[in-house]
Amino acid sequence: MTSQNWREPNVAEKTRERVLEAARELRYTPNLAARGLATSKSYLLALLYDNATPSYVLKVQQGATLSCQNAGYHLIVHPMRGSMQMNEDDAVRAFERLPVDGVILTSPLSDNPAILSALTKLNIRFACLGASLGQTHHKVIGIDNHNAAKDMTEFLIKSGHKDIGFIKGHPNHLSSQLRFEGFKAAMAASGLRLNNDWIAQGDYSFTSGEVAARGIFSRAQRPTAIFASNDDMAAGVMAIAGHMGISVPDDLSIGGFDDTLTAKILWPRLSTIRQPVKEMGVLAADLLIAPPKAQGLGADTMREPHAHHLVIRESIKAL
Amino acid sequence: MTSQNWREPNVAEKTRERVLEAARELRYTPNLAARGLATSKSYLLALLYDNATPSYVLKVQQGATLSCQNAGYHLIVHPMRGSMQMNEDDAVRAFERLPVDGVILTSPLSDNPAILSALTKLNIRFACLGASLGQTHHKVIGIDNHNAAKDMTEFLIKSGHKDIGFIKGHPNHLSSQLRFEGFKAAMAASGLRLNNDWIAQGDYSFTSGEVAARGIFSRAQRPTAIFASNDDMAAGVMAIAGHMGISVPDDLSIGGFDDTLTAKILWPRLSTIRQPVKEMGVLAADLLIAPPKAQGLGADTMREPHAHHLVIRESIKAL
DNA sequence: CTGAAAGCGCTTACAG
DNA sequence: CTGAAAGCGCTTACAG
Repeated sequence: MTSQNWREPNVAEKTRERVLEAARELRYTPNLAARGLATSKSYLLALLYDNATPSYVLKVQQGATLSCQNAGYHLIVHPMRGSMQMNEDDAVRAFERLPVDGVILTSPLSDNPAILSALTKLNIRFACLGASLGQTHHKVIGIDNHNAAKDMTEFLIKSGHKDIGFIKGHPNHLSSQLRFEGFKAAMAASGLRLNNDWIAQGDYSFTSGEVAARGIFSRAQRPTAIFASNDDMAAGVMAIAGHMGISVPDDLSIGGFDDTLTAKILWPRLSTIRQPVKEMGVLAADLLIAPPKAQGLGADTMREPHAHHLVIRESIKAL
Repeated sequence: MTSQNWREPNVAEKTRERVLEAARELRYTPNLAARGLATSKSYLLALLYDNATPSYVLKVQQGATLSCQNAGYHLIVHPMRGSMQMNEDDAVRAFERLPVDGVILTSPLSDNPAILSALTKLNIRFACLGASLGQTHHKVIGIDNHNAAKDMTEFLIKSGHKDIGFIKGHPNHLSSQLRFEGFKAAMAASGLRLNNDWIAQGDYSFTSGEVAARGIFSRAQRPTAIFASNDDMAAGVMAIAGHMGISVPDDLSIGGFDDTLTAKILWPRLSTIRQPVKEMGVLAADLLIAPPKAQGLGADTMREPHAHHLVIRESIKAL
């Protein structure tokens, strides 16, 4: 029952039906190991992640497993720790026993040169989810972080905010840089000046959002809105605001990024940027499952960013 | 390089070292497919889940992959949809192509008879995470839900609350029943009466917590505390409270269950019950990886529940 | 104790 | 076009 014979046109429909019926009754299941040994494929993909937001990882998983199921693949998960400090040798050691046909990398792994070159050296194909500077030689699947951050900032400005703070994401994530650039671009386009008192460095964690908020709230003046580079940090800002009796959104509007579960569970609910994460997972798996030749070089450059959506909820108030 | 020869004692230490060194230099990696074909094992475990809280799933994953890595196994993930409506045949169809040596089930899959008997029929070993009535014939890994709910209720009572509402979890989850029983036991032990106006049916979702809270808040009298059977529903209660201007914890104390990410991100932060989920994932994978004979029948009955912890944060205030 | 051979269940190149 | 044979890289039972 090879894959070619499967759709063999010269077999009468009835015969095919009877064979399939028999296979079903006997509960025939092709042995993956044997097939793998013969074809030198594993029919396995891996999802690598490190320190990512749970709901984000699960959505990628959801999407990737959908593609896998359609193609007779399975998805193995490989949480990492300390990938930031890994050099290429460490990464090679971590991956050399991964019996997979390809791996899906989520940010910040997808921005990590040591990891990318280790995979290349091991001849393991990969697909990257996250942010792209546009000049990379490998495909990156994701939204246009710059424009998305610009959209959120423009919305704040349109709502009458002029004094807007910003909390940057993890310095090693490409997306941090792009989101900050998008923020600055929108501010500049509206002729608004950045106030460095209101710009803080975070690392995408809830706690770093709290620390950043404490810093910003300790200045002489307070902004009327804060745009945090992701939902977790925005949640940190809301926690500190709650602690200090600063009412959201009456005294302070807050914008987040990612539309994770957090955004819906907070009160007031968070205005944020939604990424089609599940769809990105689907695409990543599809690219890895498709035979390499099927992916012309053109595919790299032609890949359009996924669309993002500005989701407005109660955390932002017009002045 | 069989596993027996590996620790062969009659090989000089130096020789062993040189061989291992050579293997390392040549980057020898045993071929999983070939080994699997020869041993008729797959060295793969699967994690099945349906509609579970992301941070919970990820913690199980974290624990299970730890065990897998130690044993040369890998973990494949298998999100399910509509498992509640599946009969045994549906489940057999869903699992017959799972090329694994065992599966880890999380609640509610672990309470689902159709799924358990499908796995038994397919001769796939499984380990269940979740709640146990004590009378089941298969192992269940988890905390003592009854006692944990009792602990939370007792804490509320000790804090001076007498008017306590309760939001039940999904009716099909065993844990819902046990948590409600624990609540009732603690109330009865303190001579407090249940007020049915303050007892609502939920389904463990954020939205069901909101609906339940609206119902409870629409009664003539309002309780001074609400114990929701999980954190997501507690978050729903907080959202509605925020919406209606009911201040937490000044006007209303709230207790949750699970200590998911949600509990730490809300403001005020949620008092809740922590389960050692990662450790439960470790144990589940260990049980499946260990050879079946190594698990004497006694292991079933002797398995002690994991310890839970009452985590007190700002959402509960003493009267 | 050691080493060569058979076999796991597939796919594929090849002889008929 | 069809069917038997070889081979994928391991493990294990067996002959030497």
